[in-house]
Amino acid sequence: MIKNIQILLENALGKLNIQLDNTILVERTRKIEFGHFTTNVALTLPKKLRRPPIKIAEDIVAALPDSNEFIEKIEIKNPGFINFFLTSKTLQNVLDEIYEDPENFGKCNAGDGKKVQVEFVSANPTGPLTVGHGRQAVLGDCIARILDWNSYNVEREYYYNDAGRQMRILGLSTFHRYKEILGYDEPMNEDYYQGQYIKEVAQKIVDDYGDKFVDDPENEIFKNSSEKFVFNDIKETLKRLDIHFDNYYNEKALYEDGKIDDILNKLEEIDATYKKDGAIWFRGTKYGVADDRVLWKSVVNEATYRLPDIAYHCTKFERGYDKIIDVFGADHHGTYPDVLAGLKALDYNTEKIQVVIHQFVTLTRGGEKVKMSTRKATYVTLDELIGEVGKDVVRYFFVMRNANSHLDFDLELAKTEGDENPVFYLQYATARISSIHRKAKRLNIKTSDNPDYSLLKTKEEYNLLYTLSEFKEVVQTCGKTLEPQQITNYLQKLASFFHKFYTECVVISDDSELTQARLALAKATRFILVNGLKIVGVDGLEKM
RNA sequence: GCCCUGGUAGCUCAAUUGGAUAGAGCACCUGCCUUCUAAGCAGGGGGUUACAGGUUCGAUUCCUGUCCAGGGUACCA
Repeated sequence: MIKNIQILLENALGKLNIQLDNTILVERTRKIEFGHFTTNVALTLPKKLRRPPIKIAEDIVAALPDSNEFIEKIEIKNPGFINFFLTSKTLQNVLDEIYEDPENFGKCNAGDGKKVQVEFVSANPTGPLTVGHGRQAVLGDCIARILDWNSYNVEREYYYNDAGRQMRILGLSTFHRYKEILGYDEPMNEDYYQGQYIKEVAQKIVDDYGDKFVDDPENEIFKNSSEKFVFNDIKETLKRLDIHFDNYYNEKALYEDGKIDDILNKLEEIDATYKKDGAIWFRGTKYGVADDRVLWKSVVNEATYRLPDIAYHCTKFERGYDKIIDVFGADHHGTYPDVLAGLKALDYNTEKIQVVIHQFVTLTRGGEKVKMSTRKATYVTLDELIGEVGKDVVRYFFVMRNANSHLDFDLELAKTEGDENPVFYLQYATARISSIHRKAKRLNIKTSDNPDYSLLKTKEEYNLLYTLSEFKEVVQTCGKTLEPQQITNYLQKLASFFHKFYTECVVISDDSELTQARLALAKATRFILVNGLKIVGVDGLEKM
């Protein structure tokens, strides 16, 4: 529809011999008094034409065709908006469109099958996922789903490193518990991980091998069994949230196939590095970041995290993605400019990379802040959270807000299955619609193949129809902005219009023609609600 | 110090990315169930969009400065 109006306006402007620099902006109005669609073209032209915007708007409207199959009327409003009101027929048409392929209504081909990779979570396997990881997990997965709906060819990737200092401490932590279980009085180290899972892993080793490794703290078994246990745990948690990855990329692979050396050599060749104090530095300042940074340490013979990160991103380019999306927590915002600078130095097109940064989650329990630390085991795990409030609420809450805002997650509030919960509002709408159709079935009302949609003409029905047609636009916009909260906002609006319709318009009545039309409208609404919920990863309900 | 994010109703947040009278939910009042689920609907109160300037037809949105909050600023990741 937006396209149609744009074309009309283009023709009108052509008639008036007005040249435009950019495309004409046509958008939905905020208020129904202003019509269904509006344009501000006239407001952008006064300087150029040296005429007041109202006059320009009048000229444009005069140049538009007198009658049109989909526009009922056109109004000009101060200071120069041109507002379009659609005909009832146009509004009602959305139902035919939906029923062509209800489950896929809303999908668009903006992505055109292009390969896109979304990297998210990427937590090293040192402990169970926390609530903070949860936000990233759900955000990343929703972004991937949105891109799916925009016809991108999406791959979800998890990047991890099981070789660093943290993993070594994990092994030692398990060893510590191992000895404790065997009756040794071991002093606790501040750095050790203290979660319950460490004890479980240690117990398992005692069960299987007894005291075989009691003098061998560096034995691989401690690190490896901990890692295996933790990774399984992480995958289980993600599964509970309906999150699945296509690839798990281990940093180790970058060393094994020589990628790290390769990149370091290339950077040296193009003089993007220099030696100082025995270390190898990257000339960040030459490539637009504030400081030069160390790539290769002198005190220990190993790389800093920057080098593998750059190498890892090189593989993303080599793997041929058209679009690369990195989802990070706010604690990483300082590191990615270095990576981008490195890639730029290597002549990669960094515009393919889109970085989504989300702010932290603060967890409160009855108004009091819960401190979160993986090491101290004072956190609430994501798993516990899912257990308390369920998958649907967790997923919805994590994306209903802009990623840039801090998220206050009040456990007490989320636990209460009460009115304050927007998830129930949506699910209630889906359950109500199912209920109507159950009743229709009970009364042996056969659904017609060809209901007369022109009977849908109350205010509530128009609002619902108009909002249904918006879904496609929302999905498409989200594909660009990568902001899932636009979907949740839309769904709240749609559900609200449905509840109003439900209250004002009795669906099943003596008027069988009207009943057919309204049944079709209700069913179409349910399809869109469910489609939108699918993107968020929440289930619609038959009954509540 | 410097660099990111935020600051919107009592609370938690929106605002079609520069549009028209800034909207929801919760909380607080008032109505609506003999009828498809009242976990709903209708109505009411509540705002100098942190503050001060600027840009323009038009600013919560963009620019500058100030204040407040969170995060970053390692040869940790």
